[in-house]
Amino acid sequence: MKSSESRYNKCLYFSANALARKIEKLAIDSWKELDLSPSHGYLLMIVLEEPGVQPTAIANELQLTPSTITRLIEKLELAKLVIRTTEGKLTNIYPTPRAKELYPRMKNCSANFFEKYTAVLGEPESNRMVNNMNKLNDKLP
Amino acid sequence: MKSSESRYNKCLYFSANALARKIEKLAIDSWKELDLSPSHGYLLMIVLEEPGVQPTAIANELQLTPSTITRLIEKLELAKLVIRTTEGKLTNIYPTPRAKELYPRMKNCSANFFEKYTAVLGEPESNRMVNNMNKLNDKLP
DNA sequence: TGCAAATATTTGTATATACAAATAAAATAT
DNA sequence: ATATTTTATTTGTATATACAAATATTTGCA
Repeated sequence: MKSSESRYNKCLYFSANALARKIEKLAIDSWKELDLSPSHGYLLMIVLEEPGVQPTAIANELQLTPSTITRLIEKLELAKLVIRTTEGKLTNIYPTPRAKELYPRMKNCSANFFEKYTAVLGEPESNRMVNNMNKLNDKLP
Repeated sequence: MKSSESRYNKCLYFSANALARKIEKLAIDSWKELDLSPSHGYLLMIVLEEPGVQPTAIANELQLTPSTITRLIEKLELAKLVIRTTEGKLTNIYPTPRAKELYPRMKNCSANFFEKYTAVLGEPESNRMVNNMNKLNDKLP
């Protein structure tokens, strides 16, 4: 059954969740070749573009909580893709050489993901959609 | 930082996830008075409206996997809100009297949730949004 | 200067969901 | 009539994320 035919098509709750899950799958697919989840991938791109960036800044950028960022970084550290230095209450995250080597391929994954969903929706509709979602995100508490 | 200002505002991935989480929170809030998660709540409403409905049908309607439905039903059974009868490979789910008593309040929760987000977005924008999401959901693989 | 409040990060724990495999039954084809 | 395939459900396990509390540090004020 298409979701627009569902009895609950009026309910944003399931629409939003189902959409997020589908998009998640597309993204996972795009990042698979680097053995990174999309969250790990985008986090690592931030670190590459802004070496020394702090967890709280990353959390704001990715719209995830600081504790989630800690968990993501732990895994990237294990994979020798970032290192963490702590002085005082602040932590800085730096990319390793290994991560720097991967950067071009990461940009590729990111681009592939974009292409995957714009192929389905067309570029104008895709952009409109993302803009609407961001607007909604900003308005919701 | 508002999400529309994020460096990754072009990326549907985080927008979709962040939005789903915010909407989830609104929904949790709306259902809290009945001690039900939104998923449990909506599942139970389906069972009330269609006694004897089978897990696979529920899964389609809620856009969740059958295994998730099993887990949700287990909990509702524990709370004495549904009973499960199995004959052959089929399972039927029925509401208990206790669930029937709660039905009016459940409809209230559902309505409250709708009001919460339309209050933020306005009704026309809300409807447009849900329609877009459903369209997108149908188009994505 | 010393204490209170604010800030940054991490840790313990809980939740919702999915995937893959297991089980069981029904439908179909030979 | 039997063997194969398909369908329905459940179970074992893994994942991403959040919340609340713990820890540590810094800032601002009296």
